Amino acid sequence: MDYGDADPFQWDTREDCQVRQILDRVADKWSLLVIALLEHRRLRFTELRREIDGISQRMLTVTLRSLERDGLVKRTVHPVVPPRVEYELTPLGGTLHATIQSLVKWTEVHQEEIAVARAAYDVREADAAALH
Amino acid sequence: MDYGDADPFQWDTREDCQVRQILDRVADKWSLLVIALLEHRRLRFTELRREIDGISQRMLTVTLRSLERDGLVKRTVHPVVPPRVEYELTPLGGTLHATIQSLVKWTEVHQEEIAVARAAYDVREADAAALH
DNA sequence: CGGTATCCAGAGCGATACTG
DNA sequence: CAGTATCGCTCTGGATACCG
Repeated sequence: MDYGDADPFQWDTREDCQVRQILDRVADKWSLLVIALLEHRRLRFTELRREIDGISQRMLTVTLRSLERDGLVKRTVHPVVPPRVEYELTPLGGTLHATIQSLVKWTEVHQEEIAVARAAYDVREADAAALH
Repeated sequence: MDYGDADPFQWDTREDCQVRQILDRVADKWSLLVIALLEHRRLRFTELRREIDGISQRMLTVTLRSLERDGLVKRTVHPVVPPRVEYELTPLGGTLHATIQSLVKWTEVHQEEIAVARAAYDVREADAAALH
């Protein structure tokens, strides 16, 4: 990992930077889950809600709207009774597949190490506190 | 992308799931930026603060602590006056490199498409609103 | 320099009720 | 079924002041 002196890769960390805004969006609490679920197949609103433990109706709606706005998810309303609305990834949304898999894979592989690190840190903290 | 009926890949979306907790952590607003910056080289507290536009002292401290707790970042205090504290990635933190690059790369490549999609969506919204 | 402690405003989010 | 609307709380995170 030797980048030399010039740091050829340096990404713009300014607040108004496009990349940062999009990153904040994609990496938010629910979006990753929604995208990951839609990667296998098209799903209805209620199916998504059932799959994602802990999400409220409101937050699912909000999340889906912003994903739709960003062109990552396509919303299809079927004019039937009762209403049937289906969500699926757009081609653009599909291009996130590999990246998200990579992130999830990483957490799966390293969760044990992280748990150990946390426990060790907490013990050190507790010891330090015990010394007053 | 045909997974068949069985959905061989299905990740646990329960709230208490380890993977989700770690994902929420790594994917938060500031952590990605800090990790990405430390990928090139070790940095001091003030250097990090200067690099990351918009972060408060408090949030930088909080972010660094949680990354340290998770074993992703190592904190080194040099006993000199004035104090000198340096942060660097641990080997575990270093394993995130490829994944984060992949995410950043994705946003860089697709930011234009997303901007276009957003603009189009907003126009549709405005039109719909105009119809009352 | 590199923090910690305290306070507080505002966004985020859940709960609830209502609708086409 | 798939939302929208409203309310109210929580919790993030900024501002400020102080410390080793």
